[in-house]
Parts: sequence; structure tokens; C-alpha cells
Amino acid sequence: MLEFDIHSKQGLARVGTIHTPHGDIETPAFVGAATRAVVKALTMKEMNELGSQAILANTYHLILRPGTDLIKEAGGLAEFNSWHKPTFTDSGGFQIFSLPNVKISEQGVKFKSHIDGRNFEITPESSMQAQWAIGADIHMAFDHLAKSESRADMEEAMHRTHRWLDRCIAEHRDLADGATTEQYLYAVVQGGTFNDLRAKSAKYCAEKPVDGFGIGGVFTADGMAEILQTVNNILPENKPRHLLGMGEEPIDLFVGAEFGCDTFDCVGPTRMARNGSLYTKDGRINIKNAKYTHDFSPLEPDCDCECCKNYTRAYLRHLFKTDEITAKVLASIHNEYFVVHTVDRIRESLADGTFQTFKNDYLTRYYHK
RNA sequence: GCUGGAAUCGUCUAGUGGCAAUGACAAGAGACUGUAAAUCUCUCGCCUUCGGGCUUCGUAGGUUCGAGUCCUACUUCCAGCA
Repeated sequence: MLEFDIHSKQGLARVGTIHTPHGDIETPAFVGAATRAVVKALTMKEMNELGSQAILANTYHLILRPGTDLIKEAGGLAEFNSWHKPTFTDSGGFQIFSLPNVKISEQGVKFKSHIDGRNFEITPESSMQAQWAIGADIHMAFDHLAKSESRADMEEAMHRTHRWLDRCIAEHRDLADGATTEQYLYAVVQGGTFNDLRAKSAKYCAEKPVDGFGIGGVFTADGMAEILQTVNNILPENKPRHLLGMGEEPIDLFVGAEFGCDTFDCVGPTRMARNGSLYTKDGRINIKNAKYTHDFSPLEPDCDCECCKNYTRAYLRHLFKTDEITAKVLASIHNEYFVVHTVDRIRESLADGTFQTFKNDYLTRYYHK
């Protein structure tokens, strides 16, 4: 069983430590999105220096390229990409939802590679096998997101996710038998925006022999608090919970932590960075805007990231306007630092009892309320 | 000096009688939440009560119902010959 210590609690929120074979994660924590075994534009050294505790790679993408056998041959994900701290893998379930032309059956999902048109099939069993080959510390069960917001579709997707969870657990147990490494499995809670379905899904997952939980299918801050309260009041307190895919908006991180989530991942910060949308304490700014041409101040005056300590807004704008690779590097360092550090501060404020004040001050300033 | 060729939005460019005029770049702005994203969208002559109105394709004339497109002259640039 994955070890998870809880040091303090405040309502549903908690401060803890997840102990993985590759080290500890102090929670709440923001996990960097390293979909293709890399955080886009950044080196692992840079990720280390900006304070990232863990990364999350995607099974779907790694099956297509370079193939999970290759990662196994390299000695596992940590050896392959030189990230020697904790790792997660997402199951590939999200791609069923996000890609066109997938054929879903009870057995699994058939699709053509978007790269070369080859036919692939992912099943709960093959997803588990792939994740074991990749060798991340924490695996996600192969889940199914609904094809629409309708209750019927949500319910169908939830039930399929549950049936697939049982197959994932069986396969994971088989793979764990005789394995030389410790790898852990999270169940994924579905149910869309329907509280009764969320409750049903949480109950189902809560009773299973898994190491933690992913909460999937949450897409907006609206209604997120209610969903998380429903789900996290049911999930067992002593296992970690990962909020899948949320964290582009700082409010998501506050609400997520406040209502009992321990880790987050999101592609938003690095994607925003590559597109020139950079976090400041006063909200996101588009560094490409003409008004920053002569702005020789740092992006964030009291930010300790490499970008803010060394470069000005005018310089960053110049790098973006000239389409220099370094623009994306510096911007990604800053945005990733920003969210990692925001969650670090949330953790500290929960530990010392100042969370509500910190949250109010932060969000008031960020969203100009 | 002679003979050809060329002049169209900030730049390059499409356009051979129905055109406010093609495409790219540049510029301005917006979007992005378990990454088919170093991507995508919009604006880009002036004005507008969003119906339209006005002024544009080196300059000045001309032909024509109608000219960026045809004709004449001029200006500038390019090539060849002197």
C-alpha cells in the first residue's frame, strides 16, 4: 500500500506526505504535466530548480511514441527522462474523450494513431501493462469520460469506468505479483456535474483495494467545490486524491485543496507560457502586447524564479516577438514556478492556519475583485 | 542616349475590362484546464445609425456604361546595347 501521512487537517483540506519509491511528495502539491515524458520547453534540471516535486506522463502518448517497451528497456521512466523524483502516469482514458474517431466497446478502445494512422487498441489490461512498463510510481485506472454532458452519457461512462476499474485492479495485482518495483494504482471517480452520480462513483471507488483516487471529468471552477465536497466526504481520508487536469486558474488550486485534493496536474501553465500568457499576482498578462515594449521591470517583482530574477518584460516581449526558443523556456519556467509555488504557499497556509486569509488576499488581487 | 521590362496595403506578392482589390509576412488583439497545441481565432484604406457611404493600385490625361487592368505623355527603377 502506498504510504500517505496526514500531518494536519482543516475541514476537508489536509497537509500530508505521499511516500513513493522515488521520494516524498509534500501535499498539497502541483504535479507538472510531462505528457510525452517531458515538460514542454523545460529540462528536468530546470523543473528541479523551480521546485517541482513530481511529474505526470501520459500512457496514450508514450504507447504511440516511443512505445512503452522502449521505456522499459531504458530502465523505466526515471532513467529514460532523468527525472528521479516521483512520477504519475495518466491511463490514456482522457484521449478517448478528446480524440476523434475512437471506437469504444466494453472490451476497450480502438483508434488510429494520429501520427501515422496505425491501428491501436487500449484496454484496461493493456493500459495497466503499459503503465507498468513505463514504471511510474502512481498509475491511473483506465477510465472513460462521457461523450456529452447529458445525464445518460455521464451515467453510462461512469458505469463503464467502474467495470473497467475492476479489470484494472485485477491486472494491476497480477503485474505486481513478482514485480521487482513498487507501483501503485489510483481509481478514477467520474459522474460529471451530477452530485448523485459523483456520490455513487466515489462510493464504488472507495470500497476498492486501490492506493488513492483520481477525480476526473472536472472542467470548470463552477460547481467544482460542490463536486469535491460530495466526492471527498465519501472517499477514505487516509488515501491521497489527485484532481485530474485542473490548475490553469489559481482559483482551481485553492478550491481543490480546500475541499480535500492533495495533488493537481494541468497542461495550462506550460501551454499558456508557450503562447505568451504569463501569470502575475494581478492576473495573467499577454507579454506580446505592445504596452510592454518599454517595460524594463521584471514580470513579477517579488518572484524568485530564474526568469523574474534575471529578465525584464521588455526582453521577454522581444523574445516572443522574434519567436526565439528561449521565450518559451523562460515563460515556462515562470508559469510552472508560479503554480508550483502557489500550491506550496497553500500547503504552508493550511499548516499554519492562515489558509482563508491567504486565499482571500490572493484571489482578490488576482481576479481584481 | 537607344531598346526592352517594371511601378498594387509597412514589406513581398495575386490580379489581363465588373475590384476596396489575392496570398504571405509584419503589426494589433483574443482564446487556451488529465496536451493531435512552439497552437488556434479575429482585426488590419477612411467613415458608418452596419443598410451602406467615401477615397484608392507611380503622376497627369484619354478610351469605355464601367479601368489596377486598354491608349498617350511624364516620373522613377531594372536589364541589355551604346
